Amino acid sequence: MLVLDQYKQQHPYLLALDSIIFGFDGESLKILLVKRGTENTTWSLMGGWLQPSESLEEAAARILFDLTGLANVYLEQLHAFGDPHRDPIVRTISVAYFSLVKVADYESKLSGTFQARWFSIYDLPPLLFDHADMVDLAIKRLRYKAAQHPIGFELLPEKFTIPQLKKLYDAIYNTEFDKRNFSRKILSTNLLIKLEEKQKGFSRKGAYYYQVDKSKYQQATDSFLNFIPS
Amino acid sequence: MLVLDQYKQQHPYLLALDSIIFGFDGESLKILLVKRGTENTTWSLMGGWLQPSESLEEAAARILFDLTGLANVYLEQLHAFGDPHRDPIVRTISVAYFSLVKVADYESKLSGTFQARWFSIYDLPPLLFDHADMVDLAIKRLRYKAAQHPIGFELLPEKFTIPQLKKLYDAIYNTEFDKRNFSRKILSTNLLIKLEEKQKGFSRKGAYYYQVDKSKYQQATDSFLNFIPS
DNA sequence: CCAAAAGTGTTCAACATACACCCATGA
DNA sequence: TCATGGGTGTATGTTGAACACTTTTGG
Repeated sequence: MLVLDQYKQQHPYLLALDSIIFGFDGESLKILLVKRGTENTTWSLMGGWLQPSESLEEAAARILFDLTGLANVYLEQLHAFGDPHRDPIVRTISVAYFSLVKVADYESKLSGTFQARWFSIYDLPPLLFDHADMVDLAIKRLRYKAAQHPIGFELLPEKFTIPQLKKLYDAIYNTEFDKRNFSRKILSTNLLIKLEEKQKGFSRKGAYYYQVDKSKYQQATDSFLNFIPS
Repeated sequence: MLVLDQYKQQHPYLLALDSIIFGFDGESLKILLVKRGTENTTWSLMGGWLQPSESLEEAAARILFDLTGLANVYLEQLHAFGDPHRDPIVRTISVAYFSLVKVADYESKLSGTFQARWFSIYDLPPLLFDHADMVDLAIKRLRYKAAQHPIGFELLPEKFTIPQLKKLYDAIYNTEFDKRNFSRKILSTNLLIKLEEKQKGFSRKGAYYYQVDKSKYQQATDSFLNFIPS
């Protein structure tokens, strides 16, 4: 039993998962934060513990579902954070995930002892532990990722207009794209299907709705555009 | 002590680190593998356990140093792997790092019960656990990273020639770049300093040595080129 | 003098950028 | 009819890709 002995000599560690949940309300890019209970007045990412039966991704998805009711959302591993003192009480390794959700689908399933709120990424409160580092990294990753892969749509409803999409990209990159170039670039991917229906109520003229061509979406995950603010 | 109780209810897990160590011998891109002891005949990545005093990155660097004698090498976190059955004996979370080393600096410090060998990334043996997944991901990351950031130099000696650098990129992307375009592209970054000295012995004419302009190197980590095989 | 690798320039196509006007509609 | 946002085209510059010949020098 030499092999087992080798394992038994090792220290085990607590393993947490924390998620940076991005949402878009039509105007600005937000992340969902929770404030924990009464003794803790600090805003924090949504998180939880790894259970013995789960993979890391399963655990992140479960925690997201338990706290928000959202399932089948975009979820991607961001980074493992393991500074010895990141959690001052007990040493904990945290694997951070970032997630893109459609805000309209969100309904809080948080129990009464939690509060949850959307915060603009440009106006965040002080955060627990190293959560601010996680958020910084997540924003960088989102910017990189959205430039290369068609993931922006994960933040919009099934049907959306080009102006809505442009506003989303404006928010992600904190800039203002040229609407003519933007529209040409996006449509040149052939990833969008134009619908008959127009958006009502927002503008006089109304903008055409589009939806993602899901048959092309899978392949396109690998080659996309190159949006960088100009 | 409500808070501490909350921690105490949680399961702890073993935490390992595994490193994909890339090296370049002038012809092909290799990774360093070890075969463990006598009972285990499977090739494996270099790995070890997280110690209580270490951060994840410190642990990865220590393990690398202990096994190879290399310090101050390029090291970047790749991904955390946590499938419940990835290690069939004891559940272990592994955080994988990838590393770029100068092969000439490498000297094995492996104890007698280990063997180590460089393998071409295009001709790998079967690997332990999920190490093959780690390697696949590391190669993808290296390709992405080397296209955007000036990290290729980490795999070459201090002084190197443009043809050597081209061979490296050929190996990374498993293609053949046009030497005229390659040289123009690389030199246009202004990241290389041309030396007086020429390489002797390899070709009749001899190629000029270059070295990285370290003053510009730091900044350039953020904006670089865009190499994709054509 | 010849073989082998090093070094260099031009042309063309594709793409990114900058920029301005007309359209449709509800009030 | 007018105010508001939606929709489209063109000209220009930059960048990437394709491609071939001359140079150097050791044998």
